[in-house]
Amino acid sequence: MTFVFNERDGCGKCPIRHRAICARCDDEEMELLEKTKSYVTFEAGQTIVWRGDTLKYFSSVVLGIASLSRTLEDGRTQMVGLLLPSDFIGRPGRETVDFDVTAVTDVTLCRFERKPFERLVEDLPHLSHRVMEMALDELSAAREWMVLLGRKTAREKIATFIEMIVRRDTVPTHDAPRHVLPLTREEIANFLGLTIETVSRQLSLMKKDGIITFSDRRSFVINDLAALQDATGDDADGGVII
Amino acid sequence: MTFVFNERDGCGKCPIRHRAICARCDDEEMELLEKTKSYVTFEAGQTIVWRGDTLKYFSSVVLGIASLSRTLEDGRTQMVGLLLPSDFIGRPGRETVDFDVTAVTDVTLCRFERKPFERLVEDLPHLSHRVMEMALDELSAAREWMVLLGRKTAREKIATFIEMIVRRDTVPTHDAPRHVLPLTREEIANFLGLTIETVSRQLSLMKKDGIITFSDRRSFVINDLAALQDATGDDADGGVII
DNA sequence: CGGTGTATTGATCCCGTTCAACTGTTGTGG
DNA sequence: CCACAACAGTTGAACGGGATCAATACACCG
Repeated sequence: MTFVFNERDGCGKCPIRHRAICARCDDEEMELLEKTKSYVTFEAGQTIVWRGDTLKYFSSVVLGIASLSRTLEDGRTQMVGLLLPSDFIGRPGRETVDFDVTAVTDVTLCRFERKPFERLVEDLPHLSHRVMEMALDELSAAREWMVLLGRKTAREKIATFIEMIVRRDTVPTHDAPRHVLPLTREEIANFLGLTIETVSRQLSLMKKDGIITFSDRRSFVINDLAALQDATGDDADGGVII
Repeated sequence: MTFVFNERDGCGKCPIRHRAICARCDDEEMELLEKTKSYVTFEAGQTIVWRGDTLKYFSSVVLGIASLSRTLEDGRTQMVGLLLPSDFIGRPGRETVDFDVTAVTDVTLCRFERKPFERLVEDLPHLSHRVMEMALDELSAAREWMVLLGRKTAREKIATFIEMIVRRDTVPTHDAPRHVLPLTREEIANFLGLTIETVSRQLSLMKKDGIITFSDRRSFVINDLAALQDATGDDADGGVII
């Protein structure tokens, strides 16, 4: 059922082939990419790059989830983005990394050396257009999240987060639509600009209100999607985040 | 002293010629842009485009300041970006606008019809690379702002805001470094995720602490830049926002 | 002058934080 | 198999920063 990924397979069998930076590339262009790519994996919790490091590689997330975050001197941490399969790490034309990149789950990256990749971006319009398109989408997503961070209540933040998880849970499992929280309470708190206690309390409230049901602490079922969407604070058409 | 802008002048005399999307373009490319550009102005307070509208034009801000914002159903508003001269409006490859764009001051835009511009982006790599570069910078700026919105205190928010105004006030006026707040208290509040009362109080506190001095309600002088930077909550090297 | 809109200041309230105790789960070693 | 340590998560009680409500000050303009 789950997608089996094998590093030996060519790009043709890659699970993110049609969503990642290479989505628009033709066979000829794929050959160039395939020649220079390599895979690397990180265990959950490992830091992939630190803010301030000079960027050695551009990468796409193939499997797993990574996060972008910034920590203030006194330890307060804000997550500024979740990197899901097909998402891209690196800014062509910029030397350094400006946020910490961390593996949230075990992560597999498809990686390119900086210099050769920047040359490819120059040469392959299909590639650079896709990179730009993805950057613009991320920009919109970041701005949507700014609204959440600046103006939403704790309940609205939690509802928006759950709704986001549900919406992009691309794998519609067998019968009951069961979903998994990919983050710990602490990570959720850092994503939403809250404390773990508030996250825990609000999740308990949504449970008590009958909107969601938890089987264990990580996986849940939606009982009342309308009520959930109502609780996000967005208008009907909704903010489309990522 | 101030830059005199005349719509009749060619792009050669344009005040944003070397910072805007056209920064990298050569003479030949400029000719193509010049042929299709037109200028348009908006008065302070006017809405330039509404969220959801289909985008008819791509534009660069030439003079003045515009804002990007989102308003929730119940009226809560979050500003998600300030558009200063040379900043770009529009997402090549996307049909609709996803945030309200409003003129904060009187604004002059250099404007291109959507279809012809998208064709130019396809054809001129210098143009598309600059657009991508600017999008990536804005993405970083948006993420920096997410840290502010999610984790900073009211005082830190105000200090960061003032510091940003000071840092990018490119016009180092005559003798005393006098700066102008381009936004009303309400706009500052919507930018920082605060209420106008809190903004007012924190500005008064910074005044009482001797960090800044107001001549009138819009213009001020920095007395203690170190203390200001200290109050931002960022580490020494600082977050570079826009 | 008053009128209108913006900004400041004060008093009170409340949501989310903080501090703290407890629960539940998992893994390790005797 | 149990003891217990280590850690993630939940729940409670009290606090406090920023919001809310309200009154006042200030600037601009007729």
